[in-house]
Amino acid sequence: MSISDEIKQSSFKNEETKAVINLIFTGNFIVQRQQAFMKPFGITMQQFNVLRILEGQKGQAISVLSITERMLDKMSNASRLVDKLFAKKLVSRIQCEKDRRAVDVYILPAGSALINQIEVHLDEFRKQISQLGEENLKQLNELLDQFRASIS
Amino acid sequence: MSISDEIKQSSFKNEETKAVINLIFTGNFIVQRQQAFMKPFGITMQQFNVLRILEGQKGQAISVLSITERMLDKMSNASRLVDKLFAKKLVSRIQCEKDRRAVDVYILPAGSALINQIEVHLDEFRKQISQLGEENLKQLNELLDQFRASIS
DNA sequence: TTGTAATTAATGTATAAACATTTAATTTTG
DNA sequence: CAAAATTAAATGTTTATACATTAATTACAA
Repeated sequence: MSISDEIKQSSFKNEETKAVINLIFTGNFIVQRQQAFMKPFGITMQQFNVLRILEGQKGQAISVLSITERMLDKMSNASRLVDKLFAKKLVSRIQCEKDRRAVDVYILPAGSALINQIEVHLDEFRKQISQLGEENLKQLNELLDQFRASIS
Repeated sequence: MSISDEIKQSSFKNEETKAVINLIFTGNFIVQRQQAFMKPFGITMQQFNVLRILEGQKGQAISVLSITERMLDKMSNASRLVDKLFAKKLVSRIQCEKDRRAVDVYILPAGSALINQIEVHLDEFRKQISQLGEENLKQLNELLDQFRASIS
């Protein structure tokens, strides 16, 4: 379904407007799919994202600030997200000794187990996307990078 | 700045994962820019979107349900958004005579004035995007449509 | 050193989002 | 026609988001 049909708008002022709307719409679209995907596992997409960042550290600890820098949405509160994951016993945290303002966060085995479980299911999701073809996906990634660059 | 640098992730599992993350990130990116853009005018992006839908009706009324169908984010509550715009005296509404469950919403002159004022400024924003070039933008739009199609 | 600025994380708070539920009206069906 | 199902909009409620502010610690500069 083209963006025109999705939002029942027959024409757009110009290709720029269409791209902006299409990007927002497609972003929402994926977020909603992913949220629905995560729900049965009891975590939100944002929480999953933090878990993935921690998992990527290979057991090493990372500060809350570093998590923020790696997050998709810098505005959301990494501190509170870590809090949620801590309450679920998926991560642990301890005051950093070198800089006592900082808090080192690390993933617990339960967190790793959960993320791996979810990743298996996500692969099926990605398999669908791969229908697009490697070249098209590369092109899409490049255009997205260029798009952001054009604005900043 | 490439998506790798933006979220400080040196590599991705595969091109599909990268595209998903890039799309969410770019979507967030635009939403944040647009939100900041709207703020001085006292409305949110969602409210602006509803106003734009109403403006597109050329003065004709449209039901709350129809607004929902045309919205970028179907999950958000059109009823409450219309409420906000009503409180700002930018739109008006009246019970539909043919179907008294429905409520006809239409834009007021103040609403049209506001949206036109904002559109002028948005054009400057779009001018930046146009640096990408018409062909690239068309390709981006097509890839986005294909991307969603691959999932659904 | 010592006060000032900057940084890190946590917290406060108003608003919005995500759903579920409700109310009223219409449509369908037996 | 009357009961049941469906539809449209509004409302209730819990949680999350967007920011601002605070508190503690560290860095820096006079």
